[in-house]
Amino acid sequence: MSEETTASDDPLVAARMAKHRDVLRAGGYPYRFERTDLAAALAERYADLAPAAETGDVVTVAGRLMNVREMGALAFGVLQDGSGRIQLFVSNDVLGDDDFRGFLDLDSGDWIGASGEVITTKKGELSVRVESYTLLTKSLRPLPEKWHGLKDVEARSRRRYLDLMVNQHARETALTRVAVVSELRRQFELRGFVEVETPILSPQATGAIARPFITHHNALDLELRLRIATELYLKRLVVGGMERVYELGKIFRNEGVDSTHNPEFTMLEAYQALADYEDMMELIEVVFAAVAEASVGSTSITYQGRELSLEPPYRRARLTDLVSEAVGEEVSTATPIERLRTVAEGHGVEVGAEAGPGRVLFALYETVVEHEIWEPTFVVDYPKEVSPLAREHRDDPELTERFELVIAGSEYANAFSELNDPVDQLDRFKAQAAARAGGDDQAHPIDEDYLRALEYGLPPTGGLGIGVDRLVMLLADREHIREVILFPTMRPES
RNA sequence: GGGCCUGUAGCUCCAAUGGCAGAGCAGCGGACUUUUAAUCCGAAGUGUGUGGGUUCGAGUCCCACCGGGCCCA
Repeated sequence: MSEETTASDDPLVAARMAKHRDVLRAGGYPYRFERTDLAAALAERYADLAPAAETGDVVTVAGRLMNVREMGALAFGVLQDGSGRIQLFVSNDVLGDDDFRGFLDLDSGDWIGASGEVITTKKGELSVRVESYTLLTKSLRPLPEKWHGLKDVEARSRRRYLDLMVNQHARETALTRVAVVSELRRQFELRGFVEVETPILSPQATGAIARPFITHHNALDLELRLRIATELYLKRLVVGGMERVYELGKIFRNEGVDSTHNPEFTMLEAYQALADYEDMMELIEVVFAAVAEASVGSTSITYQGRELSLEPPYRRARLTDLVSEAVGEEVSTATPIERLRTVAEGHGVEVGAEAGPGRVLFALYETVVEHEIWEPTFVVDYPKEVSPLAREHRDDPELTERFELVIAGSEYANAFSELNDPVDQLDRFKAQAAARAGGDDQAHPIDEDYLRALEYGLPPTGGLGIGVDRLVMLLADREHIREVILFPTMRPES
């Protein structure tokens, strides 16, 4: 252990370090410990115990000692384990002078195990009356302040272990995320989807429009990119006959960090053969409702102080209708581009010179519509120009059968009837390539092998992508993505 | 990338106009056999993100750098 990592120049650390050395000299710490009960289990089992009760039941608990209240020949400890907290009732009468003094010599933050009878105190607090205890691991650093805890956003993010240790909210959010991810998997498995893993490293990052991270493979002397989506690989699997597949994993996009973006984030993509985007809407509705129930116990939630219902069915509205309503005049992909540009400028929306009607409409939508939507809404039928992987709309060749699910002003899912015509797909790729040549670096590259896969035949397929971090934010009621990612991307400390 | 804000003790926070850097919690000593942020008494201790500059004197003003936050593109 180096001086740097143990900060032994700090007197608080030095004192704990001295005790630590004493333990080592006296034979060291145990390698394992047999616990009989978790704090939460005891709280549940003895919920109805009257004050000053003795149960005769002896249990062994273990966890981190968060606080000790000393009271003469008595002491009260607060033990926190993975499930919650339980009080330790410690008395000189029970332990004897040496062990009692030893207990008082423990520091907050120490990991201990303790055995004794389950009792309640005169005030009714469920406690373990300690008959014996073991120091499992010494905490060499002092805990953050017991009342105010750890508040500094930077410290909470960098040292999440401390955040989790002392902030109940941090633990709840982390567990909400666990519940969301777990229920997502369960819901898709339930419907016959199988979870697969596709490459994170590949020469070309495809399936979305985003700047990738670039890395290098030494042995192959090959420039590789981290995936920005799983889409094209998953659809290859559907071509291969895996008719219902999904992947839940990290996606990497080389973009800035703000309240809704982290360079690495978690996305779920699913593809279902023989389905279209209507099926995807129904699927997403039931999955979102189930995930809400499983993680927060209800489809009625409060987000940022406002009520919101995730109970299906969700409203469905065409993108062009929403834009028309917002700008006060009828607009569509058939509206002359000059007129659309005028409308866009009137709303302060800037669009590049290469943008066609679809792009302008989409930009307008993002600026004037999306943030105004509160209740879950499927915004359907996106312009073909901004949807290079979505299948042409069965009723309108300028649109695609694509939708996004918008809740509380943000996008939570993106889905479409998948484009399965290799010729059309090639044309779309070419259009993207042209846009790219025209200076648009936000264009999709051509993926030759994917086209080849399509040539073998992708059945009619519905596909969807769900932003898992955003969904957790919504359900955990957190307004910043760093709060739902245990270790958000940050610059190095020094 | 631009603008604004921010960094003070292990943690949470004060410090008019530039004038001896403080408190609470934690820690240490003591009292207390049912506490719940225990309470009470006592003593002590440690710190201005980093590097420059202005000044008799800088936590405070200036510059650069590092970290963080918010807003904007």
